[in-house]
Amino acid sequence: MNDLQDATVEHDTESRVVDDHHQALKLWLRLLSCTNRIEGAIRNRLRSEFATTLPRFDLLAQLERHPEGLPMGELSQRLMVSGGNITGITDQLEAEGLVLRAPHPSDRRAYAVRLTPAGRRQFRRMAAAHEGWVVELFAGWTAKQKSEVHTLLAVLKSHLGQLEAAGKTKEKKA
Amino acid sequence: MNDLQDATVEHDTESRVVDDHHQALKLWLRLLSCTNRIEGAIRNRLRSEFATTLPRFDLLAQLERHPEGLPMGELSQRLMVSGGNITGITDQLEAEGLVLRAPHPSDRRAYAVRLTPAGRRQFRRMAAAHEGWVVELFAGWTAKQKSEVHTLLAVLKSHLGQLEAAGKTKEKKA
DNA sequence: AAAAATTAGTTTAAGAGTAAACAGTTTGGA
DNA sequence: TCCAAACTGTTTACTCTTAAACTAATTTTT
Repeated sequence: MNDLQDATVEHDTESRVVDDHHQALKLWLRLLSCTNRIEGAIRNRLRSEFATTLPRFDLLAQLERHPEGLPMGELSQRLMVSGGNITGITDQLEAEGLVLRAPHPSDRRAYAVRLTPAGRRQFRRMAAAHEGWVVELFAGWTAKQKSEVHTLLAVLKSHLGQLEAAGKTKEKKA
Repeated sequence: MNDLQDATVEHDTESRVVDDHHQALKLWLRLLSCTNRIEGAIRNRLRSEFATTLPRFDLLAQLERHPEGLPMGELSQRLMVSGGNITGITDQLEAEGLVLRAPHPSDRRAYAVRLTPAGRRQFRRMAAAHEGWVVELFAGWTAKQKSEVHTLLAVLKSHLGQLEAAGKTKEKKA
């Protein structure tokens, strides 16, 4: 199906570097493909079973962990999307009655966005289903394999963090 | 930063199932986070160094492997995006002179979309840089670790394929 | 205390994606 | 043969996302 991944490996004896490059590239393509398929499956099920979207679900998930409410900017950082986007998602959830913009206790510019009781009930129903889907989607791996990949991803994440930090200092110098 | 991942594990002695659910969920969140960061880094570099986008790059990559040209529908399937989207991306690449819509040899409805010589040169420059970025981004893993994850992802991918196939037969029955 | 700079959230304009309707071409059966 | 069905690619209307301009409130400087 995806011939970028099915290409036969050329054993180019003179250059291990080339093989290493192909290794990283093939790994990346396979990782991307798996992640996209899983994400797509979750989006489809959220839409067909709960008539909602992944960003709306993610926003509710953040609020469920913070009953005191979160300001818009905090949600923007946590979901790693723009502020304008949070405004739109919050508008929708507020219209559905799942969320409300309470006044921030000490800053009149900001809100404390909170779950309504209906929002909390609805989120708990969705979260239970969501967890089941994820378990099902990863059922191809044993517990040990899951644990191994989880550990390896922590290593990768920290490496990516280092690269990002290095990139930022370079930007500042430039 | 992401408190969904930093939550302390509760050792609920009465239910291994719950732990297993949390394991899959945490794995998924970490996988998604890593993949998104890598994809973001690649998009940023394609934009800043080559003034292009990931879908345009992907389309060129498909064409480079098929010098005889590919019809629009084939590109749509390979990139897993809608036909209308392929029309737009192809329009842009054609306007940049990297691609052309040649007539299909046996079907007057279809095109054989091909790289122009300039398109091939430009793609090769970008592909070399792209491979370097991927190598750098995955440099946090040893060759052995990369190989292990690559293998595990093949297992996961085949599991996802099975689920998808099962879902489709269920749909047809319904 | 007043002015300047910063911050929180919203609005707006643009890009990129989808699904569904559409027009032209091909194909297969009456 | 010829007509209906299916298929290829495009257009359209809509959604989601971002960056940048904007408004209002807060903090810092002087």
